[in-house]
Amino acid sequence: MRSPLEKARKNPESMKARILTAARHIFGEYGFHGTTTRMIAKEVGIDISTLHYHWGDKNDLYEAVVMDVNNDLGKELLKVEKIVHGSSLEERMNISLDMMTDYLFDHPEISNLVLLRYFSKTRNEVDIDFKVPEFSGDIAYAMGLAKDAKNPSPRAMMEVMSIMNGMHNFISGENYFRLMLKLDRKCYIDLVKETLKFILIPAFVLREGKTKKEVSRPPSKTAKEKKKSQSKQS
Amino acid sequence: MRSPLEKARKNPESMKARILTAARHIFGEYGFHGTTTRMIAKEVGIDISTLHYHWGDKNDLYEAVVMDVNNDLGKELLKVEKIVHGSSLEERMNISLDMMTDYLFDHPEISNLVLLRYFSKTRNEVDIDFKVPEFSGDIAYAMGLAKDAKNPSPRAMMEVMSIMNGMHNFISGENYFRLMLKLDRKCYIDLVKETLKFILIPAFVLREGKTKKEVSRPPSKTAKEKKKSQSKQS
DNA sequence: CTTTGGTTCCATTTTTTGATTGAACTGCTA
DNA sequence: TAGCAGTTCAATCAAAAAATGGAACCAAAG
Repeated sequence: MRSPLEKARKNPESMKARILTAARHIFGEYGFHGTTTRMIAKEVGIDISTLHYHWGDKNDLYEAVVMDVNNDLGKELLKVEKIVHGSSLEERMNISLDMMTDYLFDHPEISNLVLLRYFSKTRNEVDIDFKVPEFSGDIAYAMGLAKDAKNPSPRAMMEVMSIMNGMHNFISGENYFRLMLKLDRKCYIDLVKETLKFILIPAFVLREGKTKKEVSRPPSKTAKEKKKSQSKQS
Repeated sequence: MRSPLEKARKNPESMKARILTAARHIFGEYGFHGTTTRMIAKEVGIDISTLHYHWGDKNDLYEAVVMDVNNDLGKELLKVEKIVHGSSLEERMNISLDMMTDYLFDHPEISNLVLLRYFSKTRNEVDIDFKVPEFSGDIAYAMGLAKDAKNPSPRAMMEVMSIMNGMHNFISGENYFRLMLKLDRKCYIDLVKETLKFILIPAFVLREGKTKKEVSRPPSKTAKEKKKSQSKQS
């Protein structure tokens, strides 16, 4: 509890926290350059100078927003991992995709801001990226794609990013895609979940099955035999 | 050959075309609000007023850029479809992913601009979207996911968008992801292709196999038999 | 009651940005 | 050669946007 960010989040009613929340939404919707400090101040119902008093200049506020959003995302990922830990890969993916999709649809600014950071540049060289923690390594570890969360292979990282981006895309692009498909929100959310599961799960489950099969007979077998062949491989 | 856009593209050396090209790159990198007309003019090496003389105001130029990029994307998709037409689904996906990935890596502004349009709003209500053709329906048809390119099911559309976005993500995010993974460009491109194929192909091929199996024997078969059962389904 | 620190707003400054104007230059044609 | 259409640029304007300074307000401490 030291940074101004944590301080602001401690009391969500505080002016500092209210500004941060409004900034999250507006930066998420319009991006850094598409957002003016006036828009944020107006959303909160305060004067611009109050905003500057609390958060310094626009860059500082943006930086705080990115960190804040990343914190929340990290917390949620940890929560999900606790729940699915121990289940089979297919089960883990099913539950994780459900939970994360629900969470992100409740907080679409998170997806918006994550993607904007990947895909769009800022004119100022605000290189805050090195301060923002990356979770892909941890997810790769949790999925069994990496022996060590700190040293995941590029391939494992890419696979994890495919999953995360798959979610972010449909959540961040809701306005665009949902209008195109003419669906109401609930239908859209369900369809996103189904599509993500349809696309993502087979690849991973199939590969897991293959590495297992390599050292055993093709047909189904007893649990004991499975365990043996599993320990044999790798 | 009537619109100012087509006119400009006819002669790529013309000032109008040079401005359009520069605008593609800069709008793609920084987004609409992150780009200033001065940045574009400077890139071309001309005065701002020359830019306005040729393209009107910033909105008009942006609109032209979006249309231009979309034209190019449509042309390339058509080219790829011509080549892979008739092959098996797995073969089609393999080749299409290879070709489209190569093409987009050569023209990353396309991916940039497509994604920015999905994920980021513009302050002005420049509703150009209704003018911009959507290819997802045609791809769905070409993949056999829809009986009619004009009336694809939402589910088919979502599946196609998963594929397209999967590509766009890694191309548009190259700077970010490649720096993170510390790979040179060639390695990164290869890894993108492998990852996309690994993630995307199994889901579709598996489903196709399932619907096929319903009307034929499970084990592998000769190419002749395969062809027969292929024509039987659908 | 007075002081003090923290907070907010109003008014203003400075910088950036989009857009226009008019002069100058070009090559072509009558 | 004079005239003209098409282009380009320097200079400038007007609006938007970031940021600041100082007055006013308020609640708690002395």
